Amino acid sequence: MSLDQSPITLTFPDGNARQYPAGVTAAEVAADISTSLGKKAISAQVDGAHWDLQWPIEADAAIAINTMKDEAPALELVRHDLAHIMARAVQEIWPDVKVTIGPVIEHGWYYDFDRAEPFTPEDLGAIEKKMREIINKRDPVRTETWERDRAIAHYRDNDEPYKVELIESIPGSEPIRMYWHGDWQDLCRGPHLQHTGQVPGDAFKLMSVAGAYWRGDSSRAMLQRIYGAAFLTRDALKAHLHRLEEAQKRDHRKLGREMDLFHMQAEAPGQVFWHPNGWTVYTTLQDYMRRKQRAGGYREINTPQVVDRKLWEASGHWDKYQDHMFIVEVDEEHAQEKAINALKPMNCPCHVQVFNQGLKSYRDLPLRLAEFGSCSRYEPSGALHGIMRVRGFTQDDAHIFCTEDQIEAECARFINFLAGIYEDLGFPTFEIKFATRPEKRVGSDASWDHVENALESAIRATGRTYTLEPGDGAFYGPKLDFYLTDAIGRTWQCGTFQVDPNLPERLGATYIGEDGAKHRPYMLHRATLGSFERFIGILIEEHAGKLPFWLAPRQVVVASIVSDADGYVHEVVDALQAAGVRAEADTRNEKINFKVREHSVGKVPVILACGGREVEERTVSVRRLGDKATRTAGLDALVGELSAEATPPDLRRG
RNA sequence: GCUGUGGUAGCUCAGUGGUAGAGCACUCCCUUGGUAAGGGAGAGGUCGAGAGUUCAAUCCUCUCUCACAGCACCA
Repeated sequence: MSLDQSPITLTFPDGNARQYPAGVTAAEVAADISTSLGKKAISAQVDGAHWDLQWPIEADAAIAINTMKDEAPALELVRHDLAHIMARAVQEIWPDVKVTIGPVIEHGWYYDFDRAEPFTPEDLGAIEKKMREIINKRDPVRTETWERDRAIAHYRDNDEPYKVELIESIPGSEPIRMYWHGDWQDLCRGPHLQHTGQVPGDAFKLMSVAGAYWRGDSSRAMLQRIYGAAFLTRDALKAHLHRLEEAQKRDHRKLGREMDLFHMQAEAPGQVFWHPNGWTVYTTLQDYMRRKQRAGGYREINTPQVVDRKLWEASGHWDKYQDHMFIVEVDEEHAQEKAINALKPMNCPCHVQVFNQGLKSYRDLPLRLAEFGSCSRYEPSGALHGIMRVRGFTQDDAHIFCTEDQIEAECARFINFLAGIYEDLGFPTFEIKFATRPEKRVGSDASWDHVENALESAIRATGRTYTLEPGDGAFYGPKLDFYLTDAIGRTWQCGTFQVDPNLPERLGATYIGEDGAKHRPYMLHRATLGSFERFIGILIEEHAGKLPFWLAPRQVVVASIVSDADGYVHEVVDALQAAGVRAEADTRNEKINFKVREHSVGKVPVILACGGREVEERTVSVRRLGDKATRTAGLDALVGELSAEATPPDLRRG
């Protein structure tokens, strides 16, 4: 308790103010308002900061008392206390386990432990049981601020080396705060609940255990991370688990197999075998992109796959990126030694070669060279993920050669280009991350200032917002990355826009300026979809396999109800195909129920059924995927309707 | 790459120290059926690869490989 006798004024959300002695705690304030609020209180907001009930308030402030009805702080506290309760449970069961850190994350929390034996699923059950016991004990939570040396000595004595290291890394200006849940103690910046009984005992679940490096550093110890999910109510937890199940059904790897789009196999890890259905999606998307790029002022080119190491040495990739390149050695006929080549991991050096052919004038700039460039990268095995992260992929890549003054306009032009395409493909929203200058970089500060400002005002010109990623830019220039989200909330980088004065320098790109002298162009690396593989994976998950009609591999199946209709079915298929619709006949010896089910499961957007009536009247029975109802339509009208729907968005009228 | 868990029929998965099973899919037959699984029969597997232990290995051990989850990586 503070010795300072001068009172402080606390102002409540309703505008009322009360005076308290300096050093009063939020718990005392809550209890002063009412006994019930004192019990229900979980934390406070003090001048906007999330405040533990036990922390003293030393100066005038705006204060609000939080209860479990205040969802954001309540979730934060429940998850955070669960992290501590779980760590306590683990140490009660296995006293030798070393504790490290346990932060709150989206949907829950995790805690990292150092233990020689792996945690098993049975262990998770035992931990969960112990956690419920701790919650039922309603143990009080207590906090104290300690001197740094005392805290370090405490953890040394208790053989908790990770805690010692944590304290040593806390800046000297910050207090060292110790928390107790009952008798169990942890280092923590808080805030926490009043007692363990405030945690809803039926709204959390231990989800999984996996390895994680201490402090995220792959050169350091591998710890065991236990993930938990937690909510305020049992129903909210159940809803979350249900969402996870639903998300699993959208997994592109599962749908890719079910829809017969592609497969992968051990002989070519990280590379895609596209099946007819999948390749239809791919080429339809590529045709669309080719038209959009042509309309967007790009010239399409194509460059070699296997390139001599000399070019990679010149570009700098041989030094920096060699571990990720597929190296190819060849016994050349007349050479003394083996020729060493590499499969291209990116297209930029080859594009500079195209630029470098012949003299370029400032009048040629900006020159936009695009390639559907097949790249090969030796990605770490643990990074591979379906068709989203692969070793062989095709970028919708382009490089814009321009002057420094043209960067801003090119950037704004690209963002609008990308936004239009994402919109067409069903992604009206996406996240832009703006990565600025890193500590290790080349180029003058003045130049970085100019280029970063150009990107910033380009984004502003498009009316979009961005997230700043300070220090995340490449060593040669800043970049924008464009992110989409997959079925289970993982975000994937798709588009990118990078400013690069470095590679033109290394590879000697020049143009003749108005002054008749040679100048160095800037090079803007940009991709819209990123890679066809990843983007198609995201498309599949976003649409849960129900791709927009124009992209669907099989747009229409025409199924006979009786075999007498088989001839008419083929006539309908022919008419649809002639009108540019991807239609197939299903005249198998099966009942219509069976056919409808199979093609519904196969995500075919339109099923047309034909029986005696339809043959008679030259109609079809139309069933849309997801609809229970059917309708009857005249053949000619329906062909026109589906033909319009099959038209890619950029070719539609109006 | 690291930690952990896995790999049995096309798919989803049981199973055992004495060389294997189900459902669906597939093939054939019956059935001509009106909008999410009609009936019957049949065929199908070097149990991821290699080595070891054992009289005997799909099963136990080791190595490799691929997959999955997370971490690290994504110039």
